[in-house]
Amino acid sequence: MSVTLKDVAQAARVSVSTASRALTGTGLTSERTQQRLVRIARELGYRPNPIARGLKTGQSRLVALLVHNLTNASFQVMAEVVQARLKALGYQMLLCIGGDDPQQESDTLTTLVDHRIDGLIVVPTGKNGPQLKALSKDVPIVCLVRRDDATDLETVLADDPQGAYLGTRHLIELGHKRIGLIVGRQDTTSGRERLSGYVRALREAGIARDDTLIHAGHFEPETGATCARKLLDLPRPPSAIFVANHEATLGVLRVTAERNIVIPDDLSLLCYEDMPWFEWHRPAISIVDNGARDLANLAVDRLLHRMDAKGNGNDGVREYRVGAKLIQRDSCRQFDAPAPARSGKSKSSLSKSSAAKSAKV
Amino acid sequence: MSVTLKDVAQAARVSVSTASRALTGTGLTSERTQQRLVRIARELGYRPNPIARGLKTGQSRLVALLVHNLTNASFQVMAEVVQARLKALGYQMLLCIGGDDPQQESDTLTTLVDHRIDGLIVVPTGKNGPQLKALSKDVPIVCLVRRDDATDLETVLADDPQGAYLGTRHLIELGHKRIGLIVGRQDTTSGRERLSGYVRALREAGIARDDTLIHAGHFEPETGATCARKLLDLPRPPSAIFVANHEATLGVLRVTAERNIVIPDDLSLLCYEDMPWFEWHRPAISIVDNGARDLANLAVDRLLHRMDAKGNGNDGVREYRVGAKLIQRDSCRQFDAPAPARSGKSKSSLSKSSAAKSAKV
DNA sequence: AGCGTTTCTGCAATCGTTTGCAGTCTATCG
DNA sequence: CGATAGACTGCAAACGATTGCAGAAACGCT
Repeated sequence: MSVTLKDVAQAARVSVSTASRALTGTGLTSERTQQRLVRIARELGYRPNPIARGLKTGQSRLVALLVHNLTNASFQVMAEVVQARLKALGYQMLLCIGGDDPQQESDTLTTLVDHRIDGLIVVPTGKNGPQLKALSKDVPIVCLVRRDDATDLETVLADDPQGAYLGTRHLIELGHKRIGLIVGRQDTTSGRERLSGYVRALREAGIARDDTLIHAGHFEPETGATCARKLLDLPRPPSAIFVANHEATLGVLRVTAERNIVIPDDLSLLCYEDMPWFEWHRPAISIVDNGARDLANLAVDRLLHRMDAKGNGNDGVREYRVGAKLIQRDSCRQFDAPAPARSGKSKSSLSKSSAAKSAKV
Repeated sequence: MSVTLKDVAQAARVSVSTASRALTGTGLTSERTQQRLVRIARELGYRPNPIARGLKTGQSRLVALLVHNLTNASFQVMAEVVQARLKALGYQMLLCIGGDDPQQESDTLTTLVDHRIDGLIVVPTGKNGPQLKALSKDVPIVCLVRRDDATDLETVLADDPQGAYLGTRHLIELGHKRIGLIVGRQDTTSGRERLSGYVRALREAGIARDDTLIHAGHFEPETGATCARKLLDLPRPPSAIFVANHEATLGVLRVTAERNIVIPDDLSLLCYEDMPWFEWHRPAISIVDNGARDLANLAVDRLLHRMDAKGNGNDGVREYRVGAKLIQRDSCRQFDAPAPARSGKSKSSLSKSSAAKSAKV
């Protein structure tokens, strides 16, 4: 069907081996035949068959990225970054969706190595450590965002302890003392680390930890709603909520909307990880930015390094951290009195403060 | 490195050909040896090498989905649907991001056919018709969401004329007479068709078309902002805006927020295509749903059909339409008086109407 | 027993590349 | 002018599977 190396060789009246060497630029060809072959190949529209090449070389020029889903904005930008970087290097990205489900992850992983991918960036569920470890002998692997504790794979992580600390401190500085935390499952790296950052900020500020204010749960909007209700139903509800479980945000917003709770007047809200619409939401939602773009770039860097190094790429470093930063918008407010005056005035004060804060951070 | 067919054959003391036939189930093997080989293969952990198989059979078990980006919620659900369907059939999805850029699209396409993908679902830019047409000789292709006019490829489209008609009529029924339209580029199928649906609804209602109310532009938030400003700066601004350009929505919201325009009191807003947060936004945003999930499913159906039919899968049908439907939430409001009373009362009327409408549709 | 079927198995070619090895050619030097 | 190194080139064997063809085994039948 398509033009093969043999066709090119015949047209140029040389052997396939010469043609191969000339076109791949593997040294030993005379300048003249080399150029001639390149020209002929172009004329004939020759495109090397990656399958055949892959069979011989064991490489596929395919790099896989395995994420949980695509609704998460962080994964979106990661996918786009990874795709762009890889394409520039002549690789195709194989984007896979694992749904944070160990079984699916496991299936996908085997399919991927079957297909002889050249590298893998994975956001692990954390339940397939042994498999990942085994596969890492055959193909360079870099973990992203989460660590799989059962492996010693190179891992690129957000600095979640710092991010959670930053966010919590921000709320404390605004005068909040009762700060609700909605955080991810405690069997994930990020879940544990964000909790620890929160706790540390509290401790530093001399605020006693109150476990009724802390809720950990699955990465789903429903979780956010459930946790938010529990928090708001407390005898002494928090004056601020830190949603450190990205997927839970929508659920929290639904509950506050249902109950006509005005943000930030009645409740300050701080979220972890950005979403495109946070900026346009009214009030615009303040966040702790986990640096998705940087994370993806670093992961690609590390992967490429390992791929080059062919096995002996152990630099000793096992874990890379990408700093988080606070982006202030309009959903957090100074907490002064035990209960703010509930009146028409609050609205104007909101717009004032929002105008002041909406400057780029 | 890994177990090959040869290893299995040796272990079973048969030839590779017998092993191959037994494991692929290509008939001609005795029941006994067949079962024996299957058992041995499992014991040895044999996994067929898709690369080698692909070289011989010309198939890769890879199906590509080429979309513009991943920020668009419709593309997200399409990707997830396609992935799920294909995986169930033993295919791997190759998800590619083309950025609605003809050059990138073209590059990606050639890489994909190089990799001998078994099928392709593509949201075409519309600028690479000839190439697509040429490739369709080698690999089954189905176009999604947009048509490439330079081809006669099988295409799965949303029923945009109907959707736009539905949305516009809804606004008209609410009493709106001046309805702004922000729509996509007119060199895309959806752009043209949505405009036509809008025009038809107007005509049916006996409302004269006013071109100052119609703005077409690129698929970017910035476009939305620009167009919204133009509309609102009109001597007689519209009482409703129909944002039929999905990507423009955020821009429109920014402008209304900037100008303290209260939706739906001061302005009714209707958007095309859903986003996960539309439902949680205050007010929840009414939409015309393009049926992304159905579109994706249909596209997969058609592709599989073509892949089975091996070339002669021309059923005559070239175009499939998936119906749109209106989902009413809280961003559209009855328009009665020329100008509604602008006072504190408007707020309470908002919460009333929103409460009434927020029932599931 | 001999023969023709039928059923199963193995040989070997093939897919399109890459690559070790050996052979050919040119040029350079003694 | 002949030897020899050096630079190219071609042959052929891989890579791991599939598959047409022919041979072998088993079986039933007369």
